[in-house]
Amino acid sequence: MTKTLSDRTVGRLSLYRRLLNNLASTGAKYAFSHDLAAVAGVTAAQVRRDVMAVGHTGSSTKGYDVSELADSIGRFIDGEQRQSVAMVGVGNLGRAILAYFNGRRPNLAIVAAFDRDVHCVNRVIHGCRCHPVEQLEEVIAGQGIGTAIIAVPAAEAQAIADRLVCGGVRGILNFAPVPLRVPPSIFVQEMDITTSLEKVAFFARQQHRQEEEF
Amino acid sequence: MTKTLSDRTVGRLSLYRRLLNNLASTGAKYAFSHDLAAVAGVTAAQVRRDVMAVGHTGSSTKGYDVSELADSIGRFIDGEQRQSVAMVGVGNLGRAILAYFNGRRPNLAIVAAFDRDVHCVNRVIHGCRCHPVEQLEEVIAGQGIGTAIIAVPAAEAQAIADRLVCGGVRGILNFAPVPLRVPPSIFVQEMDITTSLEKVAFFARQQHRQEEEF
DNA sequence: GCCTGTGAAGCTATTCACAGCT
DNA sequence: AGCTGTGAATAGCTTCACAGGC
Repeated sequence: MTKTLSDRTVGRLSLYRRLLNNLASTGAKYAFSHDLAAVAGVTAAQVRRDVMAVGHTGSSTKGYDVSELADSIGRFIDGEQRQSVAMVGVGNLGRAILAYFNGRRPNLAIVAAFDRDVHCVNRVIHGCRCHPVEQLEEVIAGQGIGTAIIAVPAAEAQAIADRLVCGGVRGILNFAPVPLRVPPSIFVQEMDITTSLEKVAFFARQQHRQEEEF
Repeated sequence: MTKTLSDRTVGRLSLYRRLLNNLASTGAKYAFSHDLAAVAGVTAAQVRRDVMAVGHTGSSTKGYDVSELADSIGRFIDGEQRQSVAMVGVGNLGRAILAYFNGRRPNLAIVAAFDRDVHCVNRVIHGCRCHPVEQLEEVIAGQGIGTAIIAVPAAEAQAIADRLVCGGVRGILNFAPVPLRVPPSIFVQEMDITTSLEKVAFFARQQHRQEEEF
């Protein structure tokens, strides 16, 4: 029964929800597909397709009810119960993410952090308890954590990923600049900042060249 | 003449280069497409296609010469001269990225940072001079910066993007959780951590459900 | 025999375009 | 008149499969 939804679609739905909440806070009650498309930077047809996927249906006169659609998407993406996330690596980047996420989403919380460094361990950092990395499997299994963020140096990332999978994690957000090798049932989202920056620099240069040609 | 390369391909090439450098440092002299594919987490055919795009050609007996291919990719992605990058927003995330990038790539350097906060301004942070955000256009134009990273709160991101484009930036890496509206000639790479995490949590849950069904 | 380079096929994602509704 | 929901068309990306080389 679980309709398998594409990676891209889920990403956009998450974005739509946030944008709908923004709209709601400006007092907007209804939005047309092209309104949402404009703020999301996609086409109206894309929005309608994506909304179709969550089974929500709008009205042809007023468009989508902003808060209803946000709720539909929320139920669809978040599910009913709260999900717990672990953060592995509490360096600059790990801390930045903890600071940002601290109590932002009601259904998704980073509840445990792990680090090797004795300066972090057993302290509470941005509202999140930091455990020694030795206890990784134990804490993850104990708290029923299914999602993890890897923010450790490249050399350690694969070993951490293996241990996370052992502990029962099924989704990983990887900031380390190496691709992870995990069983196919595990979902990995690579967030490779180096690659992204090189890509942006490449296209910036490309664009520059093109302008010079005319 | 400039063959237009897809976003995806450029990203993978950047990754291949890094992996080739890793291989080189382990002493490997040659690598087959399937070797590179294995570490990159893609298929061998994909690697060959991507390598084709840079115009490099390997040998059918030994595969690709590791350092030659890395160089070819480097020339292709980086171009000949050094590219300068600006960082806008020196909060937790901006600082983390500065710390990470500090002198890592020879042809790509974050040379200027900007912030509103008087605690940052006119200091050198992780090797990067921090200017008051008022001087954004001036410094960017003056230093010929074509690429920028946005790491400011959502509410300020669009205004910063507009100013960057005015100043002559043609590529933006955006960490703010709102899509940017820029002219079509400007390349934007969205790095939306919230969306990515929600996506991972979604598929982790999905997987969980599937396992329960049997 | 096993490799690369590549045309062709296959697949996925996006957009078009229009029926149906209000 | 202008919207949504959606089959059909298109565009873009990846894999197949094999010719040609060592």
